[in-house]
Amino acid sequence: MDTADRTPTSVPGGGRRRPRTGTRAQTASMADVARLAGVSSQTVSRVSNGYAGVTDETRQQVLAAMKELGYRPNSAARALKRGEFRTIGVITFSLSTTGNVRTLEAIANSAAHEGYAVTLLPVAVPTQDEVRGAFSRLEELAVDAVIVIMEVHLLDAATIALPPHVQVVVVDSDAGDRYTVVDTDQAGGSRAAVRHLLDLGHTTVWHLGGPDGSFAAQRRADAWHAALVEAGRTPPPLVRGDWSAESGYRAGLDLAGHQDCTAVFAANDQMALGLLRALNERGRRVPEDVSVIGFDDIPEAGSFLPPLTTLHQDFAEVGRLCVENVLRKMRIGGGERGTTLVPTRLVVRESTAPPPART
Amino acid sequence: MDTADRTPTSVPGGGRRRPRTGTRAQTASMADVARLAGVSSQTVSRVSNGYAGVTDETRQQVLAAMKELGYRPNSAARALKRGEFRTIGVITFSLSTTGNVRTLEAIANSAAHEGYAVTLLPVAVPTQDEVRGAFSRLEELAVDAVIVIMEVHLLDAATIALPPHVQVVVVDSDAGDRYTVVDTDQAGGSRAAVRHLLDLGHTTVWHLGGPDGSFAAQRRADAWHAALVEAGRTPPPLVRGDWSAESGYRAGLDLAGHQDCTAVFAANDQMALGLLRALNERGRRVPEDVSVIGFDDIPEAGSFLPPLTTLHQDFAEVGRLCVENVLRKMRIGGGERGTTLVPTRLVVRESTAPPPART
DNA sequence: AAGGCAGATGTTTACGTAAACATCGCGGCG
DNA sequence: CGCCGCGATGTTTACGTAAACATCTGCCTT
Repeated sequence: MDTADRTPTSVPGGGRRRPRTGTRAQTASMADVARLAGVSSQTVSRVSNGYAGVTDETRQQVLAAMKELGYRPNSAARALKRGEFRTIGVITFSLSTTGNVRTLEAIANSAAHEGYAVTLLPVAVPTQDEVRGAFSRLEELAVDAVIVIMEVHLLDAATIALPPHVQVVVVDSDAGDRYTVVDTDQAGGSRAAVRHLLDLGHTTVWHLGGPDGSFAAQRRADAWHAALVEAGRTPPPLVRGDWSAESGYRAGLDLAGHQDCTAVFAANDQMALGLLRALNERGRRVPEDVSVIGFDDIPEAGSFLPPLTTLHQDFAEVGRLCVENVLRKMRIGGGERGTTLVPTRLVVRESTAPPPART
Repeated sequence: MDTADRTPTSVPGGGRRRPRTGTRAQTASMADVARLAGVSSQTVSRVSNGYAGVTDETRQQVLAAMKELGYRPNSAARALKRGEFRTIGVITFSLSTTGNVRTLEAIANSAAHEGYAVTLLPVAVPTQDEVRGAFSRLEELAVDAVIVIMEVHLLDAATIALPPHVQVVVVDSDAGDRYTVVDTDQAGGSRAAVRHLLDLGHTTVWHLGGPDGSFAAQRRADAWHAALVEAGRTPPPLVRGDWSAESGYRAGLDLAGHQDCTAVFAANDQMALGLLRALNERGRRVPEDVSVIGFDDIPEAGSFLPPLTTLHQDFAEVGRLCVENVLRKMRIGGGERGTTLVPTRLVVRESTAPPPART
């Protein structure tokens, strides 16, 4: 029953065709294009997908018809037919940390390169409820795979209702035994930081760590501690911040009071920034009196006062590996596990120097 | 023809059902749930969508069956049927600027709140080809609306092939006559910056502007110029950076040479950071010798040396308005135009002070 | 010259969902 | 007592695409 054989006037209300409930206005379908081009819709499909076996002449006609009607394939129908969405979901906490953002960006770029779109699932507040909410939204979402930029204990806390058969890759975590994990080599970087300062002649190295409950912070602190012990040094007490520059400032005011503190390894560049301010305020010169080293190498690090020696994280590589891993897992359908570590690189600038001569 | 009346052994190859080409494993469909619950698939649909008119008993049976089979609705089929994806596409340049990231984050949160997902369309390099590429990817994408975080001249440069009937909202642009635009009140903020410095007693204000070709930079520079002229002051020559701290440093080395320069308005906080470093290096004290004001109020601004006076941008509000506008446009199907400006707020910290007494 | 084969195109069908319409049973009311 | 109406549920159909299969044309091979 074709609508064409009904006279238009028989439908006074008008617009009877395509009684969409949605908000999108009518668009041309393959059938429309086929009708205009005088071919079957299957031929339109072939042209649309660039298949061989279509005469150049026919192809031109179809393309012309497509253009005239402004045809664009309906991706919902496509996804339904093909059984895949060509979309990767990325679930992450607030994009307030440099690392998450850079990783996300790299993921988006890599995904685009592979022909995949990226759907962003933000979790406003890192509470269990919020995380669970994001995952339940995810359940209804049109994604073929998921990349989680989140510490795994929060992942665990939420009774995860991950859609079955959707592959997951996790960043920033140490759960390689349960998930596929991609992460920066936090331990290696931290050891390099400590070694750099010891090599300069410092007796020991203080650590301005990240917040309690953060695995990244934990691993950096552990590695710092281990590196000192291995070198036969006594680790000073751990000082904690919350990643923010402000917390680094507060911790710095405290550290400035310790005259025996000549070298500080801050767990990220923002806290190092606050630390620099506190030391400056208290008249402790960097690097003459105190050496400071950061972690991340944010773009601004080279413009701190003084320019910050820090450990460069290759977030682009992390993001790329996430996409690569998750797509491979999709293809082999695989419960692959294990952790891929991306090395850091020490960037020496002007905030580290040998300790002041003993007086 | 139901598959149920064919004996399983008649298909030796196995797996004949669901010969998916895609990568997703088989999931239960409504029909499967219906069969198990002993109802029709339409009843399953009603339960799935929370419609009334289903006995509580039936509902429970269906829910049990759903749970047993791990049913989750197929969003592709849903989108196809409903004619909408409940997804907003966000197209943006590299997420290296604070503003873009914060705006994106706010968009994602607002969209989630409205039940919409956000698909990210990154444009690696701001060349015409890249932008065009992103838009052509967009064409095939399952989105109901698009938010563009990009300067409009790049939008124009790309021969935009926006899907018809997909609503667009643009951020960071002055094309209110052609698009729906949401932006920070760049001009108002810049005037406030200049006024703040003049009120402190400075004779004039220098401007460390953003790169040539950026509308945001242009508008900030124009407003700076206009505010000075209105106040009867002579605008010094414009100095340009490229938004990076490094460029601010380079420009700062130059500015430090001008002894008559007592106040600088930097077009963003990163450049202000570089400027602070340059001034410090050249022995020009901030704020005693030179006052510096930034723009953006990035989280670290309060930890600069000295803490930076700057103009706070409310990116969260910008993002929220983007979503609100684009959804409204979708609903009214509307070619609405015009610009919505979000005001800035002056945050006075310690980098500005009255000029040094004339000697 | 006949058979066949390959390439071009058309036809059928299914993907999973949900609107529209059909049916069924039961209680209330005239 | 019978009919109407309504609530609960089932059946049909369409959304747009693309795989699988069917058909048709014409040229090449023997």
